[in-house]
Amino acid sequence: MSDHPPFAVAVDLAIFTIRDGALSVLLVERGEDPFAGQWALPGGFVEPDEDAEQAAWRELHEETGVEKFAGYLEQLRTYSAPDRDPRMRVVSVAHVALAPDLPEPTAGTDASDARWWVVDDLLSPTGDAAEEAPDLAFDHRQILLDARERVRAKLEYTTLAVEFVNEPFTLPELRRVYTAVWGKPPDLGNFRRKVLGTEGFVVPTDVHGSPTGAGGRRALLYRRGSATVVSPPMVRG
Amino acid sequence: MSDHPPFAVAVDLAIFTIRDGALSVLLVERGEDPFAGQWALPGGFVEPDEDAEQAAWRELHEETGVEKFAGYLEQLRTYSAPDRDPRMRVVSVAHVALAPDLPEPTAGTDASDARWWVVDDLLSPTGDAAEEAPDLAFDHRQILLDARERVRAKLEYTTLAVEFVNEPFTLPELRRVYTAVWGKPPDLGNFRRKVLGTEGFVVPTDVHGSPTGAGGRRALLYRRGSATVVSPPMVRG
DNA sequence: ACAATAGTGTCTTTTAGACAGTATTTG
DNA sequence: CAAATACTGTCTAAAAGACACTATTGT
Repeated sequence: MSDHPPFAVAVDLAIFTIRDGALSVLLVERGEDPFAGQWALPGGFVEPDEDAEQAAWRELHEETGVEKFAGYLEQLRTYSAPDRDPRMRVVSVAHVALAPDLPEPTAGTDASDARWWVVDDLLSPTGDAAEEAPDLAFDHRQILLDARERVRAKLEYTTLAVEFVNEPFTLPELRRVYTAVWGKPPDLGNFRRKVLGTEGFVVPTDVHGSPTGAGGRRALLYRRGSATVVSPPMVRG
Repeated sequence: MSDHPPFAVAVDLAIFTIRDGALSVLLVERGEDPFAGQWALPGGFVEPDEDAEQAAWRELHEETGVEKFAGYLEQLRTYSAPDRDPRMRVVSVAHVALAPDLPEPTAGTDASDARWWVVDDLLSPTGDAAEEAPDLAFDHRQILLDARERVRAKLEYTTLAVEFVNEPFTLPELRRVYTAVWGKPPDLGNFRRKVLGTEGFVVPTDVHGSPTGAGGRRALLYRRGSATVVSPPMVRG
């Protein structure tokens, strides 16, 4: 039977946010081999005294430079192809994080640069974007594909979209989250009916926001509710 | 920054089947420390030349004693608490497998015994069952809880139930799968409407089965279709 | 004939889809 | 007032929930 050969265990993070109406992900430019100079998902090795989730939170704070990261983190899945890292045997426990619009990140210690990328530009670039779009290091393109699908699916049957907006927020803001993640806007009236009809999805305040552009009614502000599931689910157009 | 301390990487399997109308899971009695004599999910270490999924398939064949295991396997999630194995640092990539009723297993090399258990007897024992129900080794109770929830959820929005029955099968048989997994039978008429109304869920043959008990109409036999998703989902009572 | 199992039909209620309309604010 | 944005209402179609009814087989 088995001995138990040594592996390194890493975490990788797909940190999503909505920037300028587009689903965006944080990438770091690698400063060291392997894949030096290439763009990759942020990540790092799990330390002896922590589990994968703690390691992911630690990396999240380091990479985003935010002390109290006020977002959402969940495990995605584990990637373990024997040749996924040319140095040695590394299995990576990938995670998905969602956050409201964050500042431009500061480069971490082992990254020469870090910035937000529009996810669609990375995964299905068209036109000008195709020029700029880098190949991702390791199997990170696959991880990013899986992570995007996880987020798309979870917006259907959970209230997770609220993790993308700062409190308080308006319903048009929340609707723009769905628009960015799904690629097309859900019907206005039906969207409001579903969100407001799902107990605990959002909690109304009695305060109205400021107009977003030139002219327009001021939207009512809401806070996140305690509900986590949407049943029956919203469906993608 | 990080060095990369050595870990062992294991896979654990929650192998489910329906036996006598109850959702059941395969456990092995451990022959060695740690937890010698206690019951655990089958599993083993990942070898240097394979990924976690290959290791899971290998264990599946070894533990069930079935050459061509004709079932379904998917990754569940990874468990990585630093103290989950008292010997050393082991992270486990847990998997869920579904199979039609299998024969009583033969004990593997490192297991002193192996048998099927009714899942509810393990997770929420009542009456006589409470006497027999063993504590599970490691964090396997939590893994089993998560695995059961995954299966319950996936029956709602996928056609996965067909993985629990041998071809050809009848609709009453398929309905008993839902009954076992969800704890109560879906409404007969509505269940048939949903299954038959979902294109590619099942494919009718023109053959009828044999009566199940004493008397009763003979049910039409079906085969698995090519559909994988059910939209909108079925909902648990 | 009767019990047991398989299968059909139908009425009501809920929800989504589509889309037209009204309200409030700024320039 | 016109343009822009926020919000409401309504008609239709699809689906689920509940449940009664018919069909076929063995004893």
